Amino acid sequence: MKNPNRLFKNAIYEQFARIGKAVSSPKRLELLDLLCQGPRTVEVLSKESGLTIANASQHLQVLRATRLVEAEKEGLFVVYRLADQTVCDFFRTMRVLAENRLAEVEQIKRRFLEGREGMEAVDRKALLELVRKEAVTVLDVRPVEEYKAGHIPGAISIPLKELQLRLSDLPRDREIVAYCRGPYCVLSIQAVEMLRAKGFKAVRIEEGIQDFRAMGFPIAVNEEV
Amino acid sequence: MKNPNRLFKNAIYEQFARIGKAVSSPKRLELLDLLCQGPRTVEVLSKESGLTIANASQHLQVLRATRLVEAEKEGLFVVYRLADQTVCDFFRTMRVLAENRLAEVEQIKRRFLEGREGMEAVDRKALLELVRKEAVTVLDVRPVEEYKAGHIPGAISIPLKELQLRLSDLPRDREIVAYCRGPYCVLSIQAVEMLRAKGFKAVRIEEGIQDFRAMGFPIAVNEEV
DNA sequence: CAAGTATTCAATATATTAGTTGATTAATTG
DNA sequence: CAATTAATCAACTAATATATTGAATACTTG
Repeated sequence: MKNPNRLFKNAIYEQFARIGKAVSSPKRLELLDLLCQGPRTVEVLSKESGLTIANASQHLQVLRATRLVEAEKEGLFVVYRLADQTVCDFFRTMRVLAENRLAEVEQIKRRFLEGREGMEAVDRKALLELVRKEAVTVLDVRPVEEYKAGHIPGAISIPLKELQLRLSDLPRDREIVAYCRGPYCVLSIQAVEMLRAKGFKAVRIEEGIQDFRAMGFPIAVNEEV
Repeated sequence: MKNPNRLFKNAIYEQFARIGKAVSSPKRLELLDLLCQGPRTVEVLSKESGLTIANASQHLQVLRATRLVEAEKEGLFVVYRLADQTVCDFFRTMRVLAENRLAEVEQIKRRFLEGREGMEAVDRKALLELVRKEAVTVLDVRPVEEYKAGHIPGAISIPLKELQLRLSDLPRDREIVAYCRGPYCVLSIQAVEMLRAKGFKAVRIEEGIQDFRAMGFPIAVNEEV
């Protein structure tokens, strides 16, 4: 076909498809999701996503070729970061679309939470309001660097790994609301399980920091608690 | 790896990737874009996208398996439509991301418009304001069915194919603003070329009906002009 | 109910992608 | 400047995706 209109359309949709191809692999989506939390080295990304280093590197290069992420060599490490906040927003849009259109997502989540009673965040709206008003103790269980990069104002930072040792930093009389990276991050689930086992009043909130940001919550940066 | 957290994440990201895979093929994106304009039969879609019927059917089935589109048999025809307005919004988000991140999109557009002077919509904001106020003659050059499905209030419907025969319906003293399906639809380009050749004062606006909708323009439905 | 039409299915060839392994490059440090 | 470490590259296999063709199915109409 030599029609110039057709050639034009082919060329344009091919470009759009580059974005689609970049986000058509589960592993690349997981990498993108991680990068939404902040910059990371290849090594860290590979560990967190369960990929070999070489494989993670290759996936990251695919993302880079689509200009969704950028890489910079810092000493011995190469640090990858999102090219743009809109990339994170796009990922979230895609996630929401998948949640709305694919019943399987809800199923998988339900099956995973089976037997972990009360892990589904109930009365979400009211809870979010309490969080916003700082009327509950908000607990950020992500690694400290992520907390520093952005967190809910007033939230206490206790990474899941340190939680066992720092239980005395938490109130026994007040409700604790734990959050982590988002609905499919399991850190807050494990935190709440542990806290409840130790007699705390704890609930989990599904939203991650990017969700709070998107909902217009104020986000605090860098101050350590 | 038997870790249940890993299995959960794998399962979740695999679902997200289904959406990505669905939009990783240029042809499927073109089909989606067409379906954003309204429901279509397989035959029409295949013709408009330059695919063979069988191939179009297969692509549509992929989109259907991801629940992005729905199909319904109507008599001898199968009519496909978007499952949801949010699918169109998602496509637009993706398009904007591609435009922002991939310089190639702008390049391709520029190359295509080379030699067709004045086809780039200038002073867009002011022009859009005139369109909103109905202070110019707005011309919708898409097929009538699409016009009926939704158009700018006050716009005149003259499909490109009939334009030559219906020039007398258009004012010679007033500026004509033509629009079609969106920035990568060439109908309005061809319309403006023809109108200018015939001595009309015509300009093109890149936005398509979905873009107008997203910008909060009122959209008129079904009334024929 | 036979003929015609629209769509889907099945089989195939070709091209693309994902993951693995081992070698290579680039920066750092003793 | 040799050893170490992080990341990438290159080569390969296995798995998937795309487009084409011709046959099969499903609905309509005379």
